[in-house]
Amino acid sequence: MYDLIRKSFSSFVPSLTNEDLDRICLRLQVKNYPKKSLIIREGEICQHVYFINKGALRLFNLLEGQEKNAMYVFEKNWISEYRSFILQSPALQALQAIEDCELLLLHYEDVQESYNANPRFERFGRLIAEFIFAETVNAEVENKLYSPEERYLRLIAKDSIMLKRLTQQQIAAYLGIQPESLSRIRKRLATKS
Amino acid sequence: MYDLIRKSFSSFVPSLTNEDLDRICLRLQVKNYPKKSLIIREGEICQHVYFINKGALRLFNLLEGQEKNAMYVFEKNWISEYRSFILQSPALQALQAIEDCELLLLHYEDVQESYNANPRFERFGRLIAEFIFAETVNAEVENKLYSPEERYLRLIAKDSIMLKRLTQQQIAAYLGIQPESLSRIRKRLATKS
DNA sequence: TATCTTTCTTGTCGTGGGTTAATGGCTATC
DNA sequence: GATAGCCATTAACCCACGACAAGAAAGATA
Repeated sequence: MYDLIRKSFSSFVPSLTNEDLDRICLRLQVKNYPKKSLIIREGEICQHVYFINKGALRLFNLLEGQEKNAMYVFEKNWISEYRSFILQSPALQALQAIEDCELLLLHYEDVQESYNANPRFERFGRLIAEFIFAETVNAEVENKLYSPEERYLRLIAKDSIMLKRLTQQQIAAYLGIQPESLSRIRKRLATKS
Repeated sequence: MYDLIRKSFSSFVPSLTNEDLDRICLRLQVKNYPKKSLIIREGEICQHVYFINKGALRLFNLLEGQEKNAMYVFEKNWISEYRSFILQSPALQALQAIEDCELLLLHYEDVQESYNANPRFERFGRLIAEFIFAETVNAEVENKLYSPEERYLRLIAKDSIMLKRLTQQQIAAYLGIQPESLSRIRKRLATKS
């Protein structure tokens, strides 16, 4: 149950002891979410960070009924509406299970207490904030530098997990375009080669 | 000289003592950069974080001679190609002075040593990573949800400093469009009202 | 004031993505 | 097997932005 999350902690901060890990695991809450359930709604204040033991989730915006700005995260990773979590301000994005999920929840208060109690967790907090910042910048640069067609090609070139487990609609949302446009791009590429 | 940066440190971590601040100020290097000088080039590994005592800078990508993905930062703030800094990997973005600047430099090694030596600095590191992450997400959501015209209107509505100190070209780069397109948007808006 | 340079605007054209609507395929459920 | 619902594709039309070029305006320098 706590195997994957312990490995994740240790990979960020090798100096964490077994006792440190035991202590944090005591705080964890296990929850199962069926496919399609909304875990965080826009406007709510996000109270947890989630470790994904099993399943897949997406983080997205809703604007006038349209889903935009989608990001997908799979098992063995952390996910949250982290901006809302750290600022304790209303969420700009919603979090939804796109497969049946088993998640480990860590509450805001417990996280803050861990930071205060143990500098090694403070370091974990810094490293994970740095890590997701770097990931966010990668995605931002990717989106700004390349056209949707180029982004699709680059996605094909490297990230097979997303292609396998997501529908075309979800891939289109990830690329920031409509499903119809993705269809056109796919057709364009098919006839080119 | 160190007045602004001490305030900045303290606003992030009030528990920092005067001695803490003295110690970190000893590590600072002061540097002046004339307008247009390149402080970090794409591909370099970024070795410093910069506090802006005076002036303004931009962080941007170059793609086939075109400047894209521009971000501007003014005095009293921190700036760096932070992704390169934390990963110690080649910079994806370049950093350039757009006005004459006086910067305070903090070297990577000194930052890491401060983290190790003092949990209060580790906390500063976490908070600033969280802060710039939140800012990055704000910008990302803004860019994905709104059209260039809407983004320009929103920029007018709130951020007068950018409108006053930046040229149209720079504003266009910030909005992610060509200067000609910004001109057309401005004309469209002028005739509408 | 005159000259040079940079910035901003305007025009024309082509293109890729948004929008809407229609179609066929696939799956689930009864 | 019939129905309904969701998904992917295709077609037609529109439009904002990019590319290129030329002209107007504003600043800088002497």
